[in-house]
Amino acid sequence: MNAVEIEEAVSELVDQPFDTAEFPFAFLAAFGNKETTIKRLRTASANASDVTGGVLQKSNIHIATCSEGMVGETLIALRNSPKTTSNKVKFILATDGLSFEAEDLTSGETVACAYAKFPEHFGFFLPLAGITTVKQIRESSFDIRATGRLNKLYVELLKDNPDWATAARRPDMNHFMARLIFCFFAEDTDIFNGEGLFTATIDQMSDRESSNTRYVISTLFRAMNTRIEDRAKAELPRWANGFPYVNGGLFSGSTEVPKFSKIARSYLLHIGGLNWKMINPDIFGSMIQAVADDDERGALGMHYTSVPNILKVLNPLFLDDLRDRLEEAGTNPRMLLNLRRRMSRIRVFDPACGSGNFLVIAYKQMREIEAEINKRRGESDRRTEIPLTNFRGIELRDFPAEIARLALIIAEYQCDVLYRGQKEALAEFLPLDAENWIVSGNALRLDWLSICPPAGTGIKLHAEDLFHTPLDQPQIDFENEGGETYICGNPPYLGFTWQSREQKAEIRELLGGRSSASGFLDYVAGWFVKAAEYIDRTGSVAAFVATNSICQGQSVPLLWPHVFEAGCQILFAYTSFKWSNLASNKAGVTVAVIGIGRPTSSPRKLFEHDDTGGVVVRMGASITPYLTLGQSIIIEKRNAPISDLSVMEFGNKPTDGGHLLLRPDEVPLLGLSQKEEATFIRRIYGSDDFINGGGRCCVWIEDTHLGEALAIDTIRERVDAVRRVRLSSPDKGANALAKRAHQLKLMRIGTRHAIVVAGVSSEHRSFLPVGLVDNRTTLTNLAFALYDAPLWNMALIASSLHISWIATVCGKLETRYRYSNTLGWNTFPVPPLTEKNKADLTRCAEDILLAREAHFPATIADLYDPDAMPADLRAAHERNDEVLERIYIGRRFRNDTERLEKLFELYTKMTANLGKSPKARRAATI
DNA sequence: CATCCGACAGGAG
DNA sequence: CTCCTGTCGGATG
Repeated sequence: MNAVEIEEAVSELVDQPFDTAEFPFAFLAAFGNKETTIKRLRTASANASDVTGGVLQKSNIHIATCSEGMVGETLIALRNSPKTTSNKVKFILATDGLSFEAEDLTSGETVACAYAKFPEHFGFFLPLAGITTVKQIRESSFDIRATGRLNKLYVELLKDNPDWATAARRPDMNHFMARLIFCFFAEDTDIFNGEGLFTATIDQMSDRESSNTRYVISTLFRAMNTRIEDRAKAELPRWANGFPYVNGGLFSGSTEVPKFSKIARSYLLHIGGLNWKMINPDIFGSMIQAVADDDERGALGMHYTSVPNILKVLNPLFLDDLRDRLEEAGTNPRMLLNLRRRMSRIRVFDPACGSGNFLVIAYKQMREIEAEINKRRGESDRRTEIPLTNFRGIELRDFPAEIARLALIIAEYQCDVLYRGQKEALAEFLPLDAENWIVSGNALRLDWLSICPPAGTGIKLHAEDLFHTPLDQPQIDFENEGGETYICGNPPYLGFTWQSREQKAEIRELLGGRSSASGFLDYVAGWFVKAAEYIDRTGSVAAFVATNSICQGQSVPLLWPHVFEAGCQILFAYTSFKWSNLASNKAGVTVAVIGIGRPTSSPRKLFEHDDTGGVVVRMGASITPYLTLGQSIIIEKRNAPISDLSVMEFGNKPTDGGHLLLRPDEVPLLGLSQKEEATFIRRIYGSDDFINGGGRCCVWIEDTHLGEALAIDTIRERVDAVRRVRLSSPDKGANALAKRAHQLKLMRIGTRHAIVVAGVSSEHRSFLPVGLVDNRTTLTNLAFALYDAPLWNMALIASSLHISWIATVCGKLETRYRYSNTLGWNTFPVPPLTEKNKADLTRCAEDILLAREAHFPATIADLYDPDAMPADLRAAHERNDEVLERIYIGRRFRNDTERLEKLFELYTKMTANLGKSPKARRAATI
């Protein structure tokens, strides 16, 4: 159950008549407990409660219902119950059907309210359903309730008005929903004259069968679109005339209203009954945007972005600086005034704004600083000088764009109430004076300079996209020309495999043919390229959260030279961290925050998360595109080693639908003779097999044995299955392989042995998984091989030097090591090795293998468990590092920083004459 | 033809 | 569910 479903269940529960005996079970059911769990709890033996009327669920909650007026005493009894302690209960709850009290025993937080109101606090109990991920969400019960109900209304309205679901009418539908939300907010915050006026008017004026709901609502909208002085000739009915003139774009355009069924009408009234004063524009926005998205509707709020994460972008981008200036100003009125003037001209531009949460948070944070300035200057009730229209955004989807503007309007009102008071907020709120300054369109196709024109440069273009489709939105001038512009946001990430044809074309267009392999770039890279161009013209600063892969492996040479050529540097960054997300069973994505701009005199800041969840800042003169401190050297892939090393090859890609691969226990089922088994079965290793000692087998048929092999039924069936899989693949390469369905794509195998490196492996190990396999073992595409190579190669791969290099320059799977021959092995700089060196290293590699042997049958995973690595194996690696590092610098390196410094220095030297591409050479000098 | 990546994916605890 | 850690095959140049 997700949070929205739980909210619905809880609201349903409270609408039922209160049943003393049943309530505890109904409550548990509402929080997603299975019928069987509850059935068990009903039996006296499973219910551990020692309180009258109590139900206790182990490690979760102790609930008791009681007679009227006894709630306080009952809660105390629950708290003091020995069973509460012994069963590690997290929550206690007491209710008599009139009042409701509960306590979170971990945090000590309490809830006490009327029974009917407890659904408003359902977020308090979300940990019961295993939802603990995001604290903000837990505290946003209102936003979840509102989202769930708006979602139901939206779906119902589309059902009644199928034509509104078409692409052409969707914007009308979305605009209509935005108006509704505004009205709900307005009627609960005195913006309308009278509590609940909007909902009450619809309730009274439209009949229960809903035949005229549409008329009533559109009449109200018409009123809100009519100036007071024009009211007389508008001939509005008396009940509509009491509504203020709102407009501001919100009630202009089509004020058409969809048809309302009886159900839709009741949903509408139900939503109006919520307390919209509680809305959090930032959180609500990110949840509500899923409502209009047919694909996302099932997973409401999944892409929720938390405030702390948003601040990782905004603080280092400019808010920290504003706060420093505030600190510096102290109570000096002149300095405070200058800061306020500066802030009034700051523009924040989010070219992927979604429902505007970056803009809303930036606005609220700036208002907080401004309020402090005004307080220190003794001007507490002063009107804000931060214009809402300085918060600009571009958003592809129509509905979020609509919501973004609304969220900003609501944020402005809430800030006014908070810092200046209800009366002042109301006095200046209506009519809304701004046009729509959130542009709905494709940010990669639009010209950012015209949407967010730089101050004082005289650049003013018309907003039309690169494909010359005019934008039917008015141009809005910024207030206060001449300020700073900060670009921020969380643009969409999409790996090259998943991009549409159009998205690929956009990236290619943006790079204008400057990059030969742009087809490998993540979609998010487009925002960095656009931002760099914008910065080149305007000198602003930009920071985005992005998938960390744009700072890894092959993406680095594809993207970053363009950014650097535009005169940008990385000014600050957060290295990889997990982006929290509300979908509990879905893997999160790993991101980095990267800020770019023209070089400044202040040091670069590199933020890293430590193991305890804290943040460490390191400063330096420069940040590399791999998000390390140091000179920016970019490593490009190569197809041959720059050092004197053996050739490393990619493993065999099966592309067989699993039909040529076998688990060891499947081999006997083939019914082969011993001789046949020796001819047709080989061992095959991927990363997992190699690291965890699984060891699969594969069918191995040399062309000369084909006839003999196909005569065996079990083998022929498998070959036929492979052919079908390959023919049905959308990949042309796979189709071609159908001709030799009896074989893996490649049939490489060592004549004596092969040195194996795992393709993907955990970043917690101190050394890369590398080892030796015999000539009956082949490899999948998840492993690399040096066939019949001298053993000293293995000593290099097993070294600390190599793992630092791989960790820095190769791609990653999230944060895992991902080995690559082209990016990591072929680029690895090694000084010339003498025969003596090679002999020493061979000895080291043998010692490592022997040390492992001594622990047979431990797997690589066992042996290299960071907490349990055997001492003799560790010693063998120490000796290996000692020998290798002496070859590099005559002594051991002190740490990885020193290792990388040396490796980059050597790489630069070794590649200087190797004919680099001009692009890479330029990048290397930055 | 070789290989990089995944707003991931699947198993273990 | 949360933590841990690497499959598999398409897309690309």
